[in-house]
Parts: sequence; C-alpha cells; structure tokens
Amino acid sequence: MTGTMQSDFVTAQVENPELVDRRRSQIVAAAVKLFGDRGYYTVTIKDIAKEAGISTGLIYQYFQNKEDVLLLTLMERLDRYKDDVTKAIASEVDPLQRLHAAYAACCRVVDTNKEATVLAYRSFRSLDPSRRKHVLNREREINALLADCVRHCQRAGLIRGIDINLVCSHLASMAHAWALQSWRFDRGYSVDQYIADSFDLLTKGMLAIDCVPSSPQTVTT
Amino acid sequence: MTGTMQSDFVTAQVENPELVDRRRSQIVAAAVKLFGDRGYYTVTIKDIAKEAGISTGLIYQYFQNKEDVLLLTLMERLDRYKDDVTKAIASEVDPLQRLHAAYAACCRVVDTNKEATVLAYRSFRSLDPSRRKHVLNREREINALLADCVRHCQRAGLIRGIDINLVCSHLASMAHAWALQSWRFDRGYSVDQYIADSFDLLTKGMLAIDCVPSSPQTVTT
Amino acid sequence: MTGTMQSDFVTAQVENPELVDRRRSQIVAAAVKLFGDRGYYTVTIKDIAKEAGISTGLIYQYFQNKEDVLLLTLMERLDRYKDDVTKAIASEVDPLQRLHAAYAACCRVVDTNKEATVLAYRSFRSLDPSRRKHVLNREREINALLADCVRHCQRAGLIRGIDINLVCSHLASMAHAWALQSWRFDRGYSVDQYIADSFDLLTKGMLAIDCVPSSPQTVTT
Amino acid sequence: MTGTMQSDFVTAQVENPELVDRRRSQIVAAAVKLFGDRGYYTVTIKDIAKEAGISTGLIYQYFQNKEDVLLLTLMERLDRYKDDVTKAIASEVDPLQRLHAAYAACCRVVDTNKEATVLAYRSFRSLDPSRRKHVLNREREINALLADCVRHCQRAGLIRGIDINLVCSHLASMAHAWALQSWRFDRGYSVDQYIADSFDLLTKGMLAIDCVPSSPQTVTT
DNA sequence: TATGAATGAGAGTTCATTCAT
DNA sequence: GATGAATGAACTCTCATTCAT
Repeated sequence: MTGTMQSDFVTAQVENPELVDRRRSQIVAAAVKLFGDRGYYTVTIKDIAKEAGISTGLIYQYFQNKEDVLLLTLMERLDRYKDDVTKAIASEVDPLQRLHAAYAACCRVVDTNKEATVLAYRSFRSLDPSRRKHVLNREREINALLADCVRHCQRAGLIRGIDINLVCSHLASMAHAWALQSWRFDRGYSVDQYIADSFDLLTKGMLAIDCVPSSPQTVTT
Repeated sequence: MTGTMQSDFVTAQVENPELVDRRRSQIVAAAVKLFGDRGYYTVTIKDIAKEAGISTGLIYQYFQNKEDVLLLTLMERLDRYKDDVTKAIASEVDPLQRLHAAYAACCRVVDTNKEATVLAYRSFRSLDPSRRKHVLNREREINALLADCVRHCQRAGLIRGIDINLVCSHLASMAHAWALQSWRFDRGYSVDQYIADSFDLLTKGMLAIDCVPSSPQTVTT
Repeated sequence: MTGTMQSDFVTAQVENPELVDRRRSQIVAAAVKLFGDRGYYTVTIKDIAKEAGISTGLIYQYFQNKEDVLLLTLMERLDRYKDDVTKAIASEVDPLQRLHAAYAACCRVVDTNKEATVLAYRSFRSLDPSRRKHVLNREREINALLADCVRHCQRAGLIRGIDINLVCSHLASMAHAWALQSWRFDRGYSVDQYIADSFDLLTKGMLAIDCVPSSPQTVTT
Repeated sequence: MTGTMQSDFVTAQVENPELVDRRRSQIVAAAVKLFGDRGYYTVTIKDIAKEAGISTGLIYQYFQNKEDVLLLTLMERLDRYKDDVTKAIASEVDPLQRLHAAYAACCRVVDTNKEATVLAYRSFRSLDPSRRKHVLNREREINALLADCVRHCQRAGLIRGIDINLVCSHLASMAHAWALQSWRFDRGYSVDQYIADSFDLLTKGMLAIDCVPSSPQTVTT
C-alpha cells in the first residue's frame, strides 16, 4: 500500500509507528499548504511548526531535515495520485474507456490539488539526486498505469502505433496543464468540461479534414 | 522591439543606457546559467557577480534587488522566444505550415534552452504578483502568435472548431514537455523527430479508427 | 569511605539509596566513557542514556542536570585515585619508599585511566564555582596524602627543605604528564619504566655534577 | 616569521592581507579573552563579535567556522611562546644558563597568559584531528628548542644521560603547572621565585643526600 | 562607475530539560 | 520508578543589501 507516512528513506527518531504516521501527516498537511502557497524556500520550519500546531523541535523527531519534509510532501501527493488512478481504472473493461477513466482521474487529482501540482514542478529540483530518484520512481509507477491503458488500446486496434512514451507525455502534460496553465482558461470552465474537451482533442486531433490529412511533416527535416 | 535590457519596470541607478544594456546582459547571462543549474534560491548574488566577473555591489547599480535579476532573466528568454516564433512564421503563408513552423520554433527554443524552460516553471512563483504580471503579459503575447496561427487554420477550415485556448495550451504543453519531461524520452530521440511526432499526434489524434470514433465523453459527467 | 555514588551535594529524586547508587554508577560509567572520548559538551544526555541503556528522563531522577553528571564523573575518578594511593602507602614504612609507592600509585591511576585524566583537565572549568570547590577539596585530600609522604621524608632528613607545595606540584605534574603529554613518549615506553625514570629524575635531579652545582639562580632575580 | 595572522590552513574571504591580519588579530584578541574566561563551548560567535566590536557575519569573512577561530587562538599563543623562547636563548652561551633562560621564558609566557595556557589544555581536544596536527607541530617546534638546550648541556657533561623527552616533559609540565595548578601556590609567591625554586628542584632533585643516593628503583618492577 | 568589506536579520538545527503516561 | 515524546531557547552560519572608498 502506498498511502502511508511510513517510509524507508526518511527516518524518524520516534519509534511508535502510529505516532510517526499521525505526526508526519500533520506536518505534511501543514507543509502542503504552506509550500503550495509560497514555495519551498520561503517557508520556514518555524512556519510549518506553527501551522501544524507543534514546536519546531518536534519536526526533527520525524524528519531528518527540511528537505525530507519536502520529499514526503511530494511523495504523499504521488501516492494519492497513484491510488486514485488505480481505483479509477479498476472497474473499467473497455480499453478506451479505461484510458479515459485514467486520464480523467489524473485531471481530477490535479484539480483537487492544484497547488501541490504546481509545487511538484517548482520544487522537484530542490531535492538532491537521491531524493529525486524516489520521486521519479513513483512518477514512473503512475506512468506505467497510463502506459498500460494505452498499450491495451493499441492491442485492441483502437489507437494507432504511436510511441507510448509520447502518448503518455501528452496525457500527463494535458492533465498538468489544468493546474500549470490555469491562467489560460475561463473561470467558468469546469474540470469535467476540460476532461471532455481535452480528451476529445487528444484522441481525435485538431484537424477538420478527417482521415488522411496532408501532413506537413516533410517540411520538418 | 523586445530584445533589450532596457526596461521600464526594472530601474537602474546608472544613467548611460548602453552601459545599462551591456551590464545587464552580462549579469543576466550569468544568472541564466546559474539559476538554470541550481535554481533561484540556492544561487547567491555573490555567485552571479563572480560568474559575471564583476563585484557584488555593481549588480545593485543595475537591479534593485535579486528578484529583479530573476525577472529580467525570465523576460529575456521570453523575448528570444517571441522573436524566434515571430521570425519562424514570417515567411510561411499556408496556414497549417505556419502553425507547424510556430510549433517547431517553440520546441527549438525549448530545446536550445532546456534549463531556462525548467527555470521558468520553477521560479515564476518566486516573483511577487506585480512582477508575475510582466511575465504573464509577455507569455500572452507569445500565446497570441500561436492563437493567430490556429485561428487562420480554423478560418481556412483546416482545424475544427475547438476552443483556441485549449489548442494553444496543448501546443505549449507539448513544447515544454520536451524539457520538463525529458526523462521520458530516449537519448537518441531528436528534437526534429519529436517535433514531427508530436505535431502529427496533435493534429491527427491518437485514434486508429479514422473519422467519427465513438466518443467516451458521455461517461465523463 | 569515598567510593560511593551517594553524595550530599548532588541530590536525587529517587529515595532508595541502593538504587541511587546502582543507577548513578551505571550513568557515570557511561559518562566516563563518552566524556572521555568526546568531551563534555559534545556528548548529549541522550548519548549517555543510550550508552547506559536507560531513558533520558531517568537521568534526571538521579541528577539535577547535566553538570551534576560531570561532577560525579570527575569525583568518582578522584575517589578511586584517593583509594589507590591510600592503599599503596598503607603497607610502606620507609619514608622514601612510601613516597615512591604514592607516586607510583598516582602514575598507575593515570595510566589505567588516561581519558579520564585528560577529561579532568578539559572539563574542570565547565563546572560552576560551587561544584569546582567539591572537586578541589577532593584533589586537596589526595594532595595531602602526597604532602604527608614528603613531610615524612623531610623529617627523616631524606629530602631537603624544599617547599612541600612545590614538590607536590612537581609529583602531580609528572604523573599527569603521562596522560597529557603521551605524544612525547615512544609507544614501547611502559608506565613502569616511566615511573622508575621520572622518580629518579624527580629525586636526583638532572645535573651530572653531583653535590654543589653552580646554580644559575642568581641570574633570575 | 611565526607571529602573523596569515595562515595557509585557515582561509579568509577577504583578500587584502593587511586587513586580514588586523581583523583576525582583533577577533582572536576577543576570543582569547572570552575563551580564556569561559571556555570554547560556552562562548558564542555573537559574544566574540560583540567583544571585538564587529558584526557576527564579519567573523565568517575571516574564519571559515568557529573551530578555526579556536585554532588561530591557540596558534597565536604558541607563536608568541616560540618567539619568546627563541629570543630568550639567543643571547645565552653557557649551556646551563641557556637552558635556564629557556625554562624561565616558558614560565613567563605561561604567567602573562595563564588563561590561554589553561585554554590550551581545555580546548585542544575540541579541535578535529587535522587542526590538532597544526597545533602539535608548533608545540613540537617549541619542544625542539628546549630539547636542543638540554642536548647542549648533556654534551657539555652538565646533565646526565637522561632521556631528553623525559626532561622536556618535565620542564614543560613544571612551566604549565604555574597556570594549571595555581591553586597550590600562595598569592604572594612570584613567578620569579617559582622559576628559581622549580629550576633548582628540576636540576638538583629533591634528595638531601647528595651524590649517589640509594635509589628505590628496584622496588618498582 | 565600480569595489568589496561590513552588516544583521533570520535561516536550519540541536539538545537540556520537562511531564504525561 | 521509568519512559520517551514534546518543548523552545539558543546555537552556528548565510546572504541580500548597503556604503565608504
């Protein structure tokens, strides 16, 4: 199971696992809020402690340093992300509907967690290489879920033989865009509408001339 | 013209405009390199001064504070971005080829400037609201260029009546993905290939069943 | 008797005297080891608790604060010191042999407890004045044992009428030097040899010309 | 020349060598006073800055960290020590008088700098191994001066064939004792008297029976 | 104009001590 | 009696910014 504050790469001084879980959740909740609003560097440990309603020293009983707080903050979101996507595709059998369900789940996670999504982009590079690896691994696991959906569609002959990496990048980018480029969209524009529109665009493309449109690729090379 | 270090929102203590231009370029060049590598907060003014080969004090003759250095650093990239896209579409007349040229230009700017692209995502929120506005305005100008291309295609009946904002978001996201999600792509995969593949995907969509595919939209709501 | 962990200047919260004795010994044993290795300030109460196999809170049941742990740590060594010297001279009757036995005992205590000897020098001043007094008193008691030996020798006409304080300082310095200046001596050089050589030097002096050497004292004043 | 604040093992951010010299002297002077009174660990960087009349940040322009302040503080005393001894023996030709001059110089350095002498004993072990090496090297240089005097005396047949290390240890211990064991001596007792008395003791020994006294060495083993 | 020494507020982190269990 | 989670004051060190030269 992914969604726990236990972690083999972030160590705590406190031994009671339930307490570790509870306190870390408390601290991460405060961190998500503050990091999301103001970014990693402008938020101090004291700010987090105050927001969490505990003393500064206590944070260091559950995290080795500030960077570990960021790490678990980013990981927690990815855990929820993965869980949501997993649940979303569990009940779907039709390949294309499965893919749609996965994409919709991604968009919804982004929507309910816009700040955290932005934070992920802002702060990933604030982690040192070894911590980045943990985040990337989780990111790849999520990606594998999407890739699987795409692969099923391709096997069913529903999607043409495009590079799966490219398709996944496409899907992820569009989901993230809902948070990262929110300035582009009208206030009234809802996630549901966005999911519908963007999935339509992703699947059917932009061109009006159906079927074999005159590709401008030859120009490229 | 955009590509100058003169700026009405960042003021200098030095009066000679040429000098301002030269010094600011020198400083911004150093900042681009360092911010790109290590991010805004971990780079010090001293680092920038050393990289630029000047004294720390001098930076404050041309910028009011560190945040202004970041602002011009981000702006400079957007200026180049805009110039490149402008030049790219200048010679194209066919609407779709124009769009392709614009998109390709975006991808190439991203490719030659991956670090700066990542920096933009990381550091935009480190700016205060008034400075963000300047960046967003420039971003919108670039977006307008793309939007114009799309509009032309739509008027020519080449692109179907999808919301232009959505299409532009799509285009921008994919261009940025080349830098932001570079971990997804193989080392051997070139920008040119990426441009070709992603533009094909963007325009024609993912579906194998051409023309009217059974849309899964109804599931969404 | 000196060698107990009961103490009228360090108070405990626990009433059972045997328990106080046992726990204090346990804690002081851990403290000796850690303070000896790393000094007073770099060792934490937590370190001591862990080394002693107890909880941090328990230390405060037997000591009022960290400084008291140091005090008893220093005192314990002095207690052993005093006991050893007392025992060593108990069986000797010949004044000079008594003195020799006392000096040899000092050197051996130092030798078996080099770290603690160094600690005493390092950390005495970390105590507040009132605690220092306790250490100094014990130190003076030990000194009195030596002084007594010297006095006996003088009365027996074996030692000339030098100021006893000076002689004692001399003896103590040389004994301590075995730990404090161990870098001066070869690895193969044994305590026994050191005792023999240094006592010979102390008693007979450095000069080759026996009897009345041309003293350079007149130069001094 | 030894007595300068330039140092190849402690680096400064400031380049002007005279300034480095002046500021370091200023800081070390404050540190000597405070460390001497209260020890290394209980004195804060802020204390030193205040005592020196500068800002805390400035200390870090001239020292990399607090430990380096301690290092130079200890080194400075050793430099003066070495200079004083060197000067003292420069004019003496008679081997024994040379030795006496060296010893007297040692005692006088200790006397005018009691706190610093105590500090050296207290704080040497607060240095990390590489820094200790620097101190020990200087200490060995000073020791070499003494050893040289002793050797001359031995060659002249004035001192018997005792191990030179032992003799030097003896001399150094007695000199240091003037500061370390000052509690033993009466207030009225002067350095000059101490030098005279202790040198007499060191050279002629304690025994009243001149010449070949019955050595108690055989008892030792 | 240009320098870089100087400032000092504020960051992350530690640790002696307390106290509910 | 014993535990160890919790506290928060105080530490070392950094760095944006200033200003005398």
